[in-house]
Amino acid sequence: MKKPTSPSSKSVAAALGVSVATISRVLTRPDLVNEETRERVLRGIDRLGYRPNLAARDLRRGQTSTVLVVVPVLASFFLDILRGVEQAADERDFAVLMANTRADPNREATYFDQVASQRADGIILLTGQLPPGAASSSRNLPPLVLAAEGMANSNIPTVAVDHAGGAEEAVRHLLNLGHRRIAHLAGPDSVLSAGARLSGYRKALRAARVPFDETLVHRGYFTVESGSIGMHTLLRQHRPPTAVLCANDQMAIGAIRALASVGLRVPEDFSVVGFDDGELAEVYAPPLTTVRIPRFDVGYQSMMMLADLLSQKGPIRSLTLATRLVVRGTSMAPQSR
Amino acid sequence: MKKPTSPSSKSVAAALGVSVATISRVLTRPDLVNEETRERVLRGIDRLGYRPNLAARDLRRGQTSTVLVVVPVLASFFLDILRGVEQAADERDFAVLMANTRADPNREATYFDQVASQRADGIILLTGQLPPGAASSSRNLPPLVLAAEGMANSNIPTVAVDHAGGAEEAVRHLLNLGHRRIAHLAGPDSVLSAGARLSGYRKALRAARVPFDETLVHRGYFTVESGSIGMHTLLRQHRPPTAVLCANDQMAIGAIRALASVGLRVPEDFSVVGFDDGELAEVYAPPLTTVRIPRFDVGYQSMMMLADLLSQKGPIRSLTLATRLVVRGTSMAPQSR
DNA sequence: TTGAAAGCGATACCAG
DNA sequence: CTGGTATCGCTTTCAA
Repeated sequence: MKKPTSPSSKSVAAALGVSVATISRVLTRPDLVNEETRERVLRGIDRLGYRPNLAARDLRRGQTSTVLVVVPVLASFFLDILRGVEQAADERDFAVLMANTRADPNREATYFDQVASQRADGIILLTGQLPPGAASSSRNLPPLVLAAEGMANSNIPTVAVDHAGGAEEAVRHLLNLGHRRIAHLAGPDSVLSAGARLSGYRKALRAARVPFDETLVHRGYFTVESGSIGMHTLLRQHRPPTAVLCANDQMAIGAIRALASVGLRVPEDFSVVGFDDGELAEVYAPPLTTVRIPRFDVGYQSMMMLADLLSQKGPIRSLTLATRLVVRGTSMAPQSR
Repeated sequence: MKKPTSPSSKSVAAALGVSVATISRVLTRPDLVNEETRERVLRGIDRLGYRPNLAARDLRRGQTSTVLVVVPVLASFFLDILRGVEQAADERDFAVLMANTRADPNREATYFDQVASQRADGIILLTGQLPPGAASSSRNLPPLVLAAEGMANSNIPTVAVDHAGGAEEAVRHLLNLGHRRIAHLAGPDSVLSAGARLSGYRKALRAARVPFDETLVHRGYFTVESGSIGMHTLLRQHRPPTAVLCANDQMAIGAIRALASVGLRVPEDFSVVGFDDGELAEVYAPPLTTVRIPRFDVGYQSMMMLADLLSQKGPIRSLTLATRLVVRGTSMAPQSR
């Protein structure tokens, strides 16, 4: 159980009667090496169990082939994104370092240092937030891709999601079903995507000439509990709504629980639409009507974009991925009671 | 937006009129440096934005302060474990590399190489499976901690979970409620913990003198669908059970859906107990009675154990974490029909 | 308490 | 096509 210290290129070279340069070339530029020599070296490497020391390689090359993925919290929303990142990283031969800021800007700053320290070549930022200092001296940020959660007027390469469009489609769905009093349980003000969803909600109402009623909008924190609280508030209204668009699936579930607790059935008495189409959505009882976010793709594309950025392959074009409404069992036409 | 190449210790040293050795000492052994010099250097470092090059440090020290966490799939079960790992890593100043084998043993082998290549110092293995070659030449494994999912007769340091005990408690709970025909939707044969849960199930029955009936046990794959299929099979029995223990929460949800599809209510007509107490359990409708696995602790303790292992702090003691039955809304006494 | 210098293990340039 | 060697940036002896 002791660390199997791999031999160095030097010892392998000695054992095979070649120079270290040849060893290195066989591994990195095989075309430059005579076929016979190459075979022999390859066999020797295999026999001796040689593995190049990546710390040395990184030092010499000035790069690490490692990226840092920074999430605000390790919530299930990020899981599929991580899967996408991981897959792309694998394809492009990058390793993936995980960082969790727990919403602490200081920790965020520490992670940015990791690039200056050559622990990683670049960052995929899922927090939608730069560390305190970074925003001002915006001219020397590390290679960076924003994913899922963008940032207002920055020209940082971004893999965005059309949150507004998704919300709009969801509200249109409810309108088409015949709902007119449609509420919105929004996400926190500080989160850009929450704002985008809210504006999509408003846009759909406007297009349908349904006046915006601000008493029908309540802020929450993406949690089941806040969804529940928000719903209770909505129900205390003089003229309560008949449907609600929630900022994510958790809040939708909270809303459904609140409705159930006062004896209202979903969807018969009240329609609820979530956002994300996370793991719970499909299996929940009743299964959630929700807006699907292509989470895997967000991760995959972000990693690809960062890899391109690092290899300087021409200009990077930010992109916005579409969402899609998935109609399941929590929405239907309002029943006249 | 260009990579902010941090100055090297050499240039900082030059700028401050000290040697590189002093820079290094200030950062790693501050007690060896004159207070005045230290202050001055610290200020200089701050002013110049110096960050030590970790690739160089790793090379020199022969270690990376990085660990590799290997999961079989990026499923939500592993999220809290990762959180625990991440937290402990943070406390012990380790970085965390993520690896996802997608159940492919070849990929597993590649990850083991990462240690020989000095990309990481050790591995936290959550797959319960060594790569093909490693098992035989067991004498030179990398520093390794098994977490959550152990391995038969290995003496590799392990943070285990008392799966059997949890299953036993769950079945005892059902027995106490008055159930006698209790089924088990088990996990795949190949997974050790699935076997442990099965044996806990049998043990509880034996203790209660309820004969074991193998037609009441069905294998699944930890998925909602397999839980559903298993439940349907059980219901086709001559004398169907009145309760079931499932190998995880997903299967429990599958079972509940199957029951609902044939008009049986949970818990009135049928009791269902899950395993894991994952994100879904508490918010599901009805909320799941399930066996809680201390996932965060599993991750936290594994990382701590690995850190101890790497720093050679005496002998490492494997440990087993307890589970706890959480009774919610899917279990009750059988109703005589 | 500080500085000079060796060396970690690769890569890549320059000769041959 | 191959070998010799400078070099990446740090840590750590050894001497002063």
